[in-house]
Amino acid sequence: MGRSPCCSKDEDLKRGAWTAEEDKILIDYIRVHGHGRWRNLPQKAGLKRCGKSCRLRWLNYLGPDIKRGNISSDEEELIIRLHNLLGNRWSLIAGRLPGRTDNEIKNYWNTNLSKRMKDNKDHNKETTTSSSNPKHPQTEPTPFKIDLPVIRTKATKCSKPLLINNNAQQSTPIPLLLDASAAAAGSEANNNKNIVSSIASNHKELLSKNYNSNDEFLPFFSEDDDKEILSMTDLLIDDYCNLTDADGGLNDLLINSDVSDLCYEVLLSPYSDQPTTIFSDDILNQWTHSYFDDADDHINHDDDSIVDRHCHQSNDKEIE
DNA sequence: AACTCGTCCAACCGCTGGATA
DNA sequence: TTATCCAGCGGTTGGACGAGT
Repeated sequence: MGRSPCCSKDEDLKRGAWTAEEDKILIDYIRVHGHGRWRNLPQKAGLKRCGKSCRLRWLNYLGPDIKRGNISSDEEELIIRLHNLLGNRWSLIAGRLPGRTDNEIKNYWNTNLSKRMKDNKDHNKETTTSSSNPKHPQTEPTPFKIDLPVIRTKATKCSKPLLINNNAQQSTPIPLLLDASAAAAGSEANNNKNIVSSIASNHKELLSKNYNSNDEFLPFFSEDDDKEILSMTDLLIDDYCNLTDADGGLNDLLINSDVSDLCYEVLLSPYSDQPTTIFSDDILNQWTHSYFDDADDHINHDDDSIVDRHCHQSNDKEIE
């Protein structure tokens, strides 16, 4: 589709770093008129800037919720985990880090973490090749290596305002429990199925306690008072899962089985620009703290997937 | 002091896809 | 149905800055 560029290069528009004066003009304008309609905003505000540039400046720098300052170690660990899970889905990752922008996280990853990952990987290779004795397997793998298949969601806008029902959030942590014995014994494909089935069935059970809605629907409600229930068919999610699955059964499971909707809800977020409930805050906190606080533990469990890992913890708690 | 080099990060760019006329 | 608008995404660029020589 042909579309004229947002800002013609011929136009006498300013580029490059923003001045404090420009910032003030933009802030003042948005304070009065709100943001949106970025194309017309510069003209109305009296800025010689491209609308896109204004939007970027606001979203990445001037916005009231932007958190400045260094990335904390907790945030860093969360970024690493989410990147393992989501890949370069910076906006999704940013959605889990309040006050951080996708641009900031992307920059941080590219300048700090990707290098560290590479170093860890190289170090891993060296130690792996040097340890020839099978009776003494490598005991110091990289703490950041997590071979969980990346889940990719399409970053789509959602025209219908969806709110995660507060009751649902209160019901967290979502019981991401996995049959540990099955996970330990099964093939990769079976593991994936077990993971999805287990997540779904546990979540389904949880939801059934809180909702009387039909299983075909998810407990998402509109902002309207009439609490319209929206089916997941209203949500556009494709390329939804990149999990490896030898016999294709996982996709079938996701698409055809009665747990598919719940898998969508548990694994994927309908939002691209909002904090998501892919995993509950409790779970993310557990990942951050439980996993990394105990160095010996995480070293020994390096090959566990995130879900596996969490499931072990959950099962341990249950046993206790 | 002057220069080079590497790093960081704000900003830019091209593209996508939903919304709309 | 089509063309255009618009917001958003992710990759890339380039200027500022500090460290090293």
